[in-house]
Amino acid sequence: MRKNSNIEDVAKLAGVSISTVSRVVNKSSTVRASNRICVEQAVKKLKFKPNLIAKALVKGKSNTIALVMPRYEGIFYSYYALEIIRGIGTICESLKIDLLLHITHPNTNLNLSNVGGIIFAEVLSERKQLEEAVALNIPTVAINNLIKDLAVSCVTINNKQGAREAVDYLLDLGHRDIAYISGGNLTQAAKDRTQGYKLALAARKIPLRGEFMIEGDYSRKSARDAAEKLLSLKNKPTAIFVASDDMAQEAISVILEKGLRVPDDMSIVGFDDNPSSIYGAVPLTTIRQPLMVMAQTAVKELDLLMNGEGKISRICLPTKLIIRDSCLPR
Amino acid sequence: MRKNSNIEDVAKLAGVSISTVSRVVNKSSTVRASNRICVEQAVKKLKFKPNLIAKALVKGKSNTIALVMPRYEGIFYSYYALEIIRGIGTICESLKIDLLLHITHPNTNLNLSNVGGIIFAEVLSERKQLEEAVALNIPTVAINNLIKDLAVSCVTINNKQGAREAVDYLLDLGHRDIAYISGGNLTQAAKDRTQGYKLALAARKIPLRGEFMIEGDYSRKSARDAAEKLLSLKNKPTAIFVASDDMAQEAISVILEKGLRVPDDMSIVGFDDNPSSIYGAVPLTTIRQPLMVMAQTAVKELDLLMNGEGKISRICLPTKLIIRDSCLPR
DNA sequence: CTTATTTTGTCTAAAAAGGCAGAATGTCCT
DNA sequence: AGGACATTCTGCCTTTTTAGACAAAATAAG
Repeated sequence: MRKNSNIEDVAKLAGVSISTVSRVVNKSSTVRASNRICVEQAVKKLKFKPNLIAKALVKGKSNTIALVMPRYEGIFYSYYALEIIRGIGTICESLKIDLLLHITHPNTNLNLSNVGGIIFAEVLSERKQLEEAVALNIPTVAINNLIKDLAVSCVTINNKQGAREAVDYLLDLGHRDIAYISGGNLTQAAKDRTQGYKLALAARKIPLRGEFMIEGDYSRKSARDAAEKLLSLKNKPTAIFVASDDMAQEAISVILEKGLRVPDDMSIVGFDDNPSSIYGAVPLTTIRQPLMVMAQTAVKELDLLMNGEGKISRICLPTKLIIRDSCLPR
Repeated sequence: MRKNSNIEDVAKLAGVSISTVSRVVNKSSTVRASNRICVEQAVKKLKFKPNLIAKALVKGKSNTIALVMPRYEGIFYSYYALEIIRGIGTICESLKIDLLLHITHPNTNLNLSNVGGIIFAEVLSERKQLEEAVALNIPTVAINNLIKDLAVSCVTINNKQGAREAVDYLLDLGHRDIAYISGGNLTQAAKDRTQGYKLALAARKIPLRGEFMIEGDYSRKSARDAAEKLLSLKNKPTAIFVASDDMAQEAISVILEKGLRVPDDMSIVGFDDNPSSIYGAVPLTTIRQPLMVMAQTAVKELDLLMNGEGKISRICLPTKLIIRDSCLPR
């Protein structure tokens, strides 16, 4: 078991003190050129890499952030959650931040003592972990949840407004019987979208119909069941707003299987702008949310907090209605 | 900024030495009952949690493992990759192992110096990271790649055999014109499945047809394109083996959209046993791979290696043909 | 009271960073 | 050129937190 070389080995080989090596490696203050070259050569020769554990111990903080995600299937497998993981993962790699992944039940205790910051990808109704992080004074960012009562930075989109835009679009096309397949009520985002749907109808004084509002959970299965339920109604809707593109695609499949046409017989609007929505059987009209930007913003805000340079911020990024081929005027 | 209490604070409050506190916390040797109680109370009162960074430094190894995944979209969003992440994440949580996630380009340098072990979820053809891990003597487990030339434990399924079973099933049903939608050639698993397809046909002396073998990349889009290509052939196949359930579901959608029936006009076999395959338009016949068991096994093997108790092992878990409704005899 | 056993505390090690003092070099003036 | 002073470098030592070897103290047994 070959031991990694440490800073002392480098110092000996270069004929300087440990401090000087540290200074060269961390570019912290000026070192005479000749010494710097010596040290750099020694570093290269010994393949020296600073021990991040020791570094973290001395500095009193680590360069590690934790990403906390709920483990529920529907949510975890949504394009949204995955793109957030992938986005944050990619950005952390380029910023040389270590990313600890906690896929967890929301009221489990996390061991947060060796983490420099935390991103909550979804804060569910049990906020125990979030509150604990704040109590421990760990810089924290929440994605897609506006947390007003805690010292937590938030990166959100306006889900309510986005949903409303989707439904308004259908209304403007003349639809009045607009159904809704929701993302459940575990996440704030899902709840906000439901709110947006209700508000849009209310603004035009269209009464809500219970049989038009079906609860999904972001899984394809739930969307299939929901779509079948809607299609079996005596008074079918003429349009459906679906809380995610994945679910919208599944709904379209169901409709096509029943021999109906999209958008001729049924208009559909999704939410996400999942890249595969461009290519499916019917290119999907949807609400785009800038997931990569959200991930990037979250990591950047957290980085600022961790370096003591930032303060709690609430950032709301814009959504956009993307019109493709899944809607037709009524 | 309240500082976390450290072991010294506990020692003072309990009126004992640091060592005694350490002994109580780590249950390492006998401590007089009265003292143990004192210490336990002090721990509770001060909410003492051992600083894992210091612990890792002293012990010379951390309780952290890294999960390395390629960032390519098709692979990353496959049910397979996700279930592996979720499985490993869940198991690490219950074993109190910290999970570092590296979503990375396969020839990027990883900083592995503060990691106790590594799991490679997919080893692509560039094996740089894998070789580096081995060179640094870091315990390593590869999932779904049989690495014979390096000291790496492997947890695999027999992809070749599984694929062969799928195609044999179609052959036994009387099909002779069997097409294949692959998962590309970035992963060993995908390549092995292609091998299995070829072997099954070769065993029955059925010549391979180039136009029947279409390369996908685990994305739904690629499956849609592939299915459309197959359906536009003059001599259509009577059955398709698809390298993942996600892609198989998309292929079924395409077939139904064209007004053909599954399984009446086209038999389909998938690979994965993705839970949503039970519920789609046509419950899917598929090859089940035990993803949760794979994840668990990988973590357990790694844990053994990290504790010096295990040795390099090659574990192959069984697949199983699950017959549902997407195939009919020819 | 001696020997054996249990329990406890002291001290060092682990790796790197940074304050501080001192060494080396440079600048300026006479 | 030589001395006074400033500036730039450098090394020593301490700090961070915990684990564990070892020796010392306390207790138990005979």
